[in-house]
Amino acid sequence: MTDARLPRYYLIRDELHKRILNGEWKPGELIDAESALADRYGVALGTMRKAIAQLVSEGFLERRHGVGTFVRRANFESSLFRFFRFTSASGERVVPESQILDLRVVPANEECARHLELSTGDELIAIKRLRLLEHKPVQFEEIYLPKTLFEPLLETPAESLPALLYPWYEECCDQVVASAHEELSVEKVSVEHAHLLGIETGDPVILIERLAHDIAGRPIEWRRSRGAAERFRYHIDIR
Amino acid sequence: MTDARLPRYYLIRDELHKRILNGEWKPGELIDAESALADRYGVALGTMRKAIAQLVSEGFLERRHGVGTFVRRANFESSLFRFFRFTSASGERVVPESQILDLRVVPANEECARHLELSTGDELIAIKRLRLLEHKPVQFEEIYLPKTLFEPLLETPAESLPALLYPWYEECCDQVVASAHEELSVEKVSVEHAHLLGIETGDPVILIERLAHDIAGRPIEWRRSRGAAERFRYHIDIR
DNA sequence: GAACATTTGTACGTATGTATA
DNA sequence: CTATACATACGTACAAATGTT
Repeated sequence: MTDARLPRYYLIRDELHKRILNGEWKPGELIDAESALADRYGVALGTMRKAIAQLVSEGFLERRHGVGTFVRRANFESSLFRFFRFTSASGERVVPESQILDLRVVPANEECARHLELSTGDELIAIKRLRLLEHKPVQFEEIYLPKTLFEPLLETPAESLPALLYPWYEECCDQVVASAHEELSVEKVSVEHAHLLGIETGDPVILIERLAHDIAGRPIEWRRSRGAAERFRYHIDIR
Repeated sequence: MTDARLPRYYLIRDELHKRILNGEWKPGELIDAESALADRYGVALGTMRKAIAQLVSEGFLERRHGVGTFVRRANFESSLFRFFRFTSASGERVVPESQILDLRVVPANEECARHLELSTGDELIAIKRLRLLEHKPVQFEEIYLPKTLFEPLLETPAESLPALLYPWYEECCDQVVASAHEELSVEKVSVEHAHLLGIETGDPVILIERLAHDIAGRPIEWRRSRGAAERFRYHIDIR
């Protein structure tokens, strides 16, 4: 299928990639030693190293000298959210508190269905919450999850949902967020959102729309967040 | 200096890196063949290949199969500016026209001096310009250049400055922009900027501050651009 | 078009070093 | 101290891409 007289190290990269996607090796887990894999696939050590190096550079694997090679977990440090000034008065970075406003099962509208690759009307879990810093609202979030994947979540009372959802998705629903795509734009705040965020009507807000995927690339969460643009600063290096 | 029983391939990376920074190999130029370099530095081919691979992954070099290895030129395709909807009515991407409003020599204020690593009061070339799409202003830019590096620019009449400045910096002043750092934030438009951009007072604008560096990492241009936030959309992938 | 030299790309096999449990 | 696993380094051979003759 993917053949076409491709280099061996690339074919092996695909084999290993499949084993990760199939869940044979789960995020955080140790994979076989490179020497063992080289034997197993009948190639030289250097060739196997090159296949592994590929997957490392693509972010699927992580090597630890003297220990082994591991399936990587997602790193949301580079998320745009990092660039909201989520800092306490003393200047430390801080996870904002979370206040659930609503949690219910709803039928997917056209937009959610498109993003989550479902049909309009399929059941979603819809969460609305405020994130607060020192008891002041800084962000309003709407989160949509396919009900079929997150059923166990409904047995949890809304008050006991943690501020960081992703580790909890994993623990409770066996769903691992491995990557995400975010889009950022600016809009004038609506009356409703101005009220929630405690800002003046017409002030600019940053809108971040995020689609989160599992390790196989299937969409598992669609999220829309709004925060006062004043609190936002983003930086990037170009070369 | 940088030694400490570091791997050979890393020491060689540093040697090659120095030769690039010294300008012995200039951006766009072909460097020696890897076999020649391996001989020259007295290491095996594989070791030299690894040193070169390092510099490739760091963005300093570029390999072309069957041709050779080249010093890389900067790629501004990934710039935040790309995400302004600089498109014509027919939907094609387009370089906006440029209209110079002002060009003069000024003493550096504290902010410009800090960014360009000069002293307050050192002479700068200051350019103000509008960028237009279909004759409508979309962005207002203030550009600051150290006079000592860009002296030849003063002999050019402002009207004949091209829309894309970076290739022209190179041709006219032998200054190559190799990397840049950008910061993005949102502000309410000032009366002056609202007038220039043709938007309502108080509308949000995206402010992009850019510091451009040459290949040795020396700052050579400081730029501040403002555009209507409405026209802006930015996306990012997280893994 | 064909033959050729040059240059990078792939692959093998081996030996030794270094970090970790 | 020992076993394991990744890291570095060497040297060789041939394949594939490109530009020139």
